Amino acid sequence: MYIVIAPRPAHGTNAPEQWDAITYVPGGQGTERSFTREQLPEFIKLVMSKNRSQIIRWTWDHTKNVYPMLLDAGVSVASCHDLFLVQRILRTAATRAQNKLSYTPQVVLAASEEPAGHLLPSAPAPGQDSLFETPDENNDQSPTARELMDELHAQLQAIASAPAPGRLSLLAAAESQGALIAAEMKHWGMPWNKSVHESMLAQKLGPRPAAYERPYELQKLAAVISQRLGAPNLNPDSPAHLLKAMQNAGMRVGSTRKWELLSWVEQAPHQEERYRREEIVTPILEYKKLYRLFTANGWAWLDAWVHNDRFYPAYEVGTAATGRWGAHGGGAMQIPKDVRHAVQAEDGMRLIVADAAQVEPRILAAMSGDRALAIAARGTDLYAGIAEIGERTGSPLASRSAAKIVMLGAMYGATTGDSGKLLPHFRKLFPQAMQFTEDAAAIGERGGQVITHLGRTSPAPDTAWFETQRDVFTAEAERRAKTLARSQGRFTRNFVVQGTAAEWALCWMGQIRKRLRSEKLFGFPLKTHLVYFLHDEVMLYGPERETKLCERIVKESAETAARMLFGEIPVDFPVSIVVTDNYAKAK
DNA sequence: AACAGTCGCGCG
DNA sequence: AAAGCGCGCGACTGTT
Repeated sequence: MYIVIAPRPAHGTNAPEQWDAITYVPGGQGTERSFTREQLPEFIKLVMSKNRSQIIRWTWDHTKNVYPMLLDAGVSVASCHDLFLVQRILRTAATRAQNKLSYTPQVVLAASEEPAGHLLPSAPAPGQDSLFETPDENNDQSPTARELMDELHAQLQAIASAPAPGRLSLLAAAESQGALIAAEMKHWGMPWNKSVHESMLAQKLGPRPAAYERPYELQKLAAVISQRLGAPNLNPDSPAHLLKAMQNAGMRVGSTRKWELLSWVEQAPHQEERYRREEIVTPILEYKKLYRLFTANGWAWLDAWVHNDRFYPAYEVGTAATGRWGAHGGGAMQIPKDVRHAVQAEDGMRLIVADAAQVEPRILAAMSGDRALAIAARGTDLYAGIAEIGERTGSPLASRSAAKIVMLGAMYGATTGDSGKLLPHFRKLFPQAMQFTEDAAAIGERGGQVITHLGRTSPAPDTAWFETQRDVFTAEAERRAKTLARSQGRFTRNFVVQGTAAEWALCWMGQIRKRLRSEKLFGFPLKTHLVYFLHDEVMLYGPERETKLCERIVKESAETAARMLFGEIPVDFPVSIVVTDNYAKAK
């Protein structure tokens, strides 16, 4: 059962905000009701308690426009249909001719911008969510419940007419469930010990500097670099200045990149020269590291993103072309390893950090049906599994490191280097897996679109791309066209695997959430929540007494997710779990 | 002064 | 150790 809810367009300025709810039963009669915003959470609670046995999909324009308000009012829903997110999936899917999927959006659903203040209120008052206080000047008319109902209808019809409706509707449900999870993660936040973070900053950078000033330790390093390069007043923050100064000092490097500086040191003709090079490169690299900490996760970041010892990750569900999540503001998905010390559990609480091992190669094994790769994927270390097979068959892929390099090369489309050279041996051992990725690449090189297991479609190249392929009048133009074609091929090659891995992860988290909501410990509902997500890793936070049960839930959900996608297949999806009081200890 | 492009680095 | 894929962000830089 679907219940569509939407705010009614306001006419009078002082009238209380009205919301409409329309019940949708396929083939049945829709019933319509109206509420003030204050009544809405109670209505939702009531409907859910009256219909415990059936799934109610709360349907709205976009989860992040509606759900935060409900969470603030203490209501969380089991399931939803996010029209915006599903619309985006269907729109792209309909651009691929082979899908033969007709879909015309009934309404334009614009993702609302974050409110201008963008910081979470330090003490969000129930019913006073800032999302609803920002006037929508740019987008004055949000769709009515009736319009959303039409859109839902169009989406459900499109899904039903798709080549694999079961898979696509699973994707719609998983994506929507992901939106609920993302909103909840932002609502609850993850524990972030501000004083741990601050003392780390003080220890590495010195005391907090005045605005627009360099911290003491950075200033000291800048002086050392300046002196050793013989470049007074050098500003190491500017790659251009730094590069010039390095070249003036006789360093034969083409950029200031870390790996290039390191390889320059490696190439020293003798030990004495090596020491000389290290003497200048070491402070430069140290400066870069600390500079990064200062600008990306320093005091300003703490001020902006951490309140009441909580960090509120701002996720964007499915914003990567492959369906992976992105993060907007706060860098939720780029928390450096060094900074994770600040993620500290409070008394009696535990972090459960779960990492799914080598998801993408396992997805490749499942999608391609490659039996040898499925055998390698048994157990917890797929790369070791490959090396074992390599050893037994006298292949050069007999070491774990070679196996890992060639595996990534096969999925990313490597052509040169160690990885490229080993690919023929990979093909010999895992012909079906290799064929699968090469087929995906070939489609991309022609300008075609590929799909994930559940039916997310890759975007087509733009018209400029096709023009470049068509207008190959010179050798130079032909070379350029080939380069672009190969690049598109690498994209589609990776898309199917990365995109399906993202679907697996959505199902994994969705299953975890479902069980956290429904299971009980000694008769009490669980207090543990999902608080963080990073592509193939999730973090749960809750009372210590619940960790045993939650560990089992996380592990079993990984296998459930695999079965939701692929049915009964002989590919394992093992998860490594660390229960800890500190995120930095998890890896 | 505002904007887009590039660099370099953080994460998977 | 990068390479081969997917991202976001902050700072600098050149252009308008």
